[in-house]
Amino acid sequence: MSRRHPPQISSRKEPQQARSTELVAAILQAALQVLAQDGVTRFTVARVADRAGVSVGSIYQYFPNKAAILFRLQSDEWAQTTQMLRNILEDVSRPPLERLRALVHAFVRSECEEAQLRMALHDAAPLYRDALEAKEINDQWDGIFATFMKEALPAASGESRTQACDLISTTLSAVAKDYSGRSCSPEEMKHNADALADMFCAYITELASH
Amino acid sequence: MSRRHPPQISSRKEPQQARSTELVAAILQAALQVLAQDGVTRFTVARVADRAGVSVGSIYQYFPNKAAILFRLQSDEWAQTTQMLRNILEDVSRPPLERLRALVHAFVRSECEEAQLRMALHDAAPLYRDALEAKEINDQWDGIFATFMKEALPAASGESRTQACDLISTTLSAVAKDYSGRSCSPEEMKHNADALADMFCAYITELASH
DNA sequence: CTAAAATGCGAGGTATTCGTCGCATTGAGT
DNA sequence: ACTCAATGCGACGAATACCTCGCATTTTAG
Repeated sequence: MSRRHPPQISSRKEPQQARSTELVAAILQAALQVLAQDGVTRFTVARVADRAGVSVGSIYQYFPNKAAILFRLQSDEWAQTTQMLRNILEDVSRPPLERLRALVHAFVRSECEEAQLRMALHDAAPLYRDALEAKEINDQWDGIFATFMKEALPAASGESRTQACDLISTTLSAVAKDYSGRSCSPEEMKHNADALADMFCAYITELASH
Repeated sequence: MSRRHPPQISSRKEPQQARSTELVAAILQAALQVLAQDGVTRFTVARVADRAGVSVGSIYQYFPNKAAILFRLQSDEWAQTTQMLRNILEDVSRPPLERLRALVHAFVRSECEEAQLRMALHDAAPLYRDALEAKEINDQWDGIFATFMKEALPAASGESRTQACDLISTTLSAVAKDYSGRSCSPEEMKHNADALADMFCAYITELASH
């Protein structure tokens, strides 16, 4: 049972001067481009260095290995998405189900724009999934969603609410991931998102009516 | 824009004698084991050959490249699952929604048993996804599901039924895939499957009541 | 039995890739 | 201006993987 190895994801050194900060930014941007254009299998540090106009050695000053670059990409990307979704969910001026629908649309749209990149990012998961740092990434998101569900389903028991919360958040991210693998016209995308939101609403309504 | 390359997935030569048939079977079985134990990143032809007790050259007599082995694995696996699900859906003696629930349970269970293997199989997708042969793999499944939905939602318009059909089949496979990535106790697994089925039923019921 | 076809073998060529190391360059502090 | 730390460089060592090729062995057919 020899499994995967590289639990070395944290950055090797923090940039201290201005020029190194820019260098890291350049690396990340180049990495994004390489990933989107060439896919994970073609994603190599040499290519990233080339694209960024820096040397291989410079990359390894701030990233312990290739997986760390990919993890950083995913991590940043995910922080960004989380923030966007939080803004939608916490806007208490709108009724819960409307917010949920808006959230589904936003999430699906964000996965389908730059679909190539999103897919490649998902493909990269096996390279860092086993690292410890990667496991705690979903927790804050679950937290946000849980508070929302408490508001949307005030009457439900804790047990069944937790269940629903988990189901919806899982479904949303899994299905959106799947959508990023297709070539969706914006029109289809909206239809799909609407159907998905319909399903969530039907489920929640049904739960609430007990 | 240099993208991925290997559109060479069909088998190089069909085994004709008995011994070669067994050899191919041994290769596939070994490949399954290597994939489950070592993951995609450790999946190499040399390891497969070793495990199967055959030589590398023999493998390349029947598979044009590594991706072809993985594709074959996925393909066989999928044919098997499809058959199982078809049997459930076509059992007209039970009411549609009950069949749907049974189907969800069966699918989720099958993804969670041998979770390691399932996850590795999903991880392998990037290696053959671009090949043409891989694109037509979902069609028959969509067909089966479409006839089922026609029975479950006889009143709905073709448009919205197609939509629902696509949504449910997508959601099911995407969520089940996600479940295979967790360490699920059989108990949790059942709860999750039940919640998922509840959601589908709520959605379909809601659609039917229009 | 014999010849031809099918099958099996595994060492090695070719190609990549990761990640390091010693040295050059740049910036900061005094 | 001078020194030292921070930063940047890119050739290179080491590892590994894919896949081929010529030859050995087994099976089939006549």
